[in-house]
Amino acid sequence: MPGQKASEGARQIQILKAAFEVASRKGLDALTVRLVARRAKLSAGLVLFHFKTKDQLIIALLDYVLRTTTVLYITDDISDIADPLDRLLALLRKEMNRLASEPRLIRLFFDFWSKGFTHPLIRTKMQAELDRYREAFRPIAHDVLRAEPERFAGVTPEGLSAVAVSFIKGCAVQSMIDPENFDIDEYLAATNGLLGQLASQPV
Amino acid sequence: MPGQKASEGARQIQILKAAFEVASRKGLDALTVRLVARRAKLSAGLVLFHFKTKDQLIIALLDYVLRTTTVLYITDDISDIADPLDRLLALLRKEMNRLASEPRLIRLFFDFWSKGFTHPLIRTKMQAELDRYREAFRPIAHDVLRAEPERFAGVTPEGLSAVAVSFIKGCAVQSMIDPENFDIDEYLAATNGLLGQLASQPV
DNA sequence: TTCATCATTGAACGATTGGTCAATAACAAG
DNA sequence: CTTGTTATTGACCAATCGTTCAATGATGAA
Repeated sequence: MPGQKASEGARQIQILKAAFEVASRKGLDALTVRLVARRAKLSAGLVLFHFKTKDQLIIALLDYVLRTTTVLYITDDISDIADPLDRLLALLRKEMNRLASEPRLIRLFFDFWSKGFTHPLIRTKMQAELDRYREAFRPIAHDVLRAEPERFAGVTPEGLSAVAVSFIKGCAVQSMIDPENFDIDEYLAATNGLLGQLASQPV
Repeated sequence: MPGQKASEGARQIQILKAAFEVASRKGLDALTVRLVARRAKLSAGLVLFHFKTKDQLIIALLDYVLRTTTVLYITDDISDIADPLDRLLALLRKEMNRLASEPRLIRLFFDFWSKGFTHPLIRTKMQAELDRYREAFRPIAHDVLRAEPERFAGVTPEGLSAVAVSFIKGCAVQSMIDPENFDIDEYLAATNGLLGQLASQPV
């Protein structure tokens, strides 16, 4: 005895949101067609009616997360900072704050990352996402290198961007397992030292 | 019709090695009692005879990996480097090389890391392991700060160690998903720039 | 040799999984 | 209203999961 029908596309989004809730709370391996259906208050058959297979549901969830999540949004208060090095530091702080405040999202990202090891399509998508993220750092990295060419001799904008992303990913790993004791200021103080920049630049 | 018996403890190690092969290749979620047993050329019942439950087997595998893997081994050629900053860079390079050359191990670590999100015991053990790793960086970080106190004003050895570990973890994430295109020299060149150290110090 | 111990096996069980499908009701078009 | 399309459901299936257990034989002690 079928229930009410939903308008086009609305049901898919409803299912994807339920899938996100399940996956981000219990982990990707614990994601079950029946669990997603129960969370969305639908039958399991309907989930597989809209997404042919569980694998396609997971791929759709990945696309949904990547589409929904802000990749790198450089606000005015950051782009207004005159000194390039200060700007990069402010951006790092902002990103670290953002990631540390969304541990469940981070967890889901790393779940997909790990799954990409054996799932080629997931790996490709995650890799592309990482490339986009790194690319967003490029302009600021470029400014930093142009401002102080002698210090960063031999360093390319790509290389500096990669290091910045790598640092943020490391912080994300830390914040994922231990969000309470994750001290952003401690990290940034040391980063300031590495960058030879003593003044703290609050956001 | 039982097969041959094994000496005390030997069978456990045999099973743990098989579990490592399975988990590092297919992922922790794909680890199955039957898969481990087949890899070890034993019956599934025997695996559960030695490790009461699958959960205990996973915990034992985590202990085995943490016990087997080198945490941080500072060789003489590194401790002989006079300049503390050069020493830290050389250590970073060595660690990045090591991690990049063992992508399967890294993948298993991140699997456990992700599982720790919902598994308290795993989380505790992983956290302790990370603390040990960071602690191993402390002496060198301390030397760096003492050598150039004015540059790293306000930076504690703990903070600098945390940043170093964070950077390595970020590199590990990168090398895990894309081991072929992972360019260690590019990372180190940029790190050199960040540290204001232009001379490359090969290991 | 005899015997008790116990590591080992293979078959089984109940639960859960992803996936299929016939039946049915909600809805749009006519 | 009638009709055709299709979204929706619940029952079902085969496979696989972790786990249990009776049967059995290898092993060491006496």
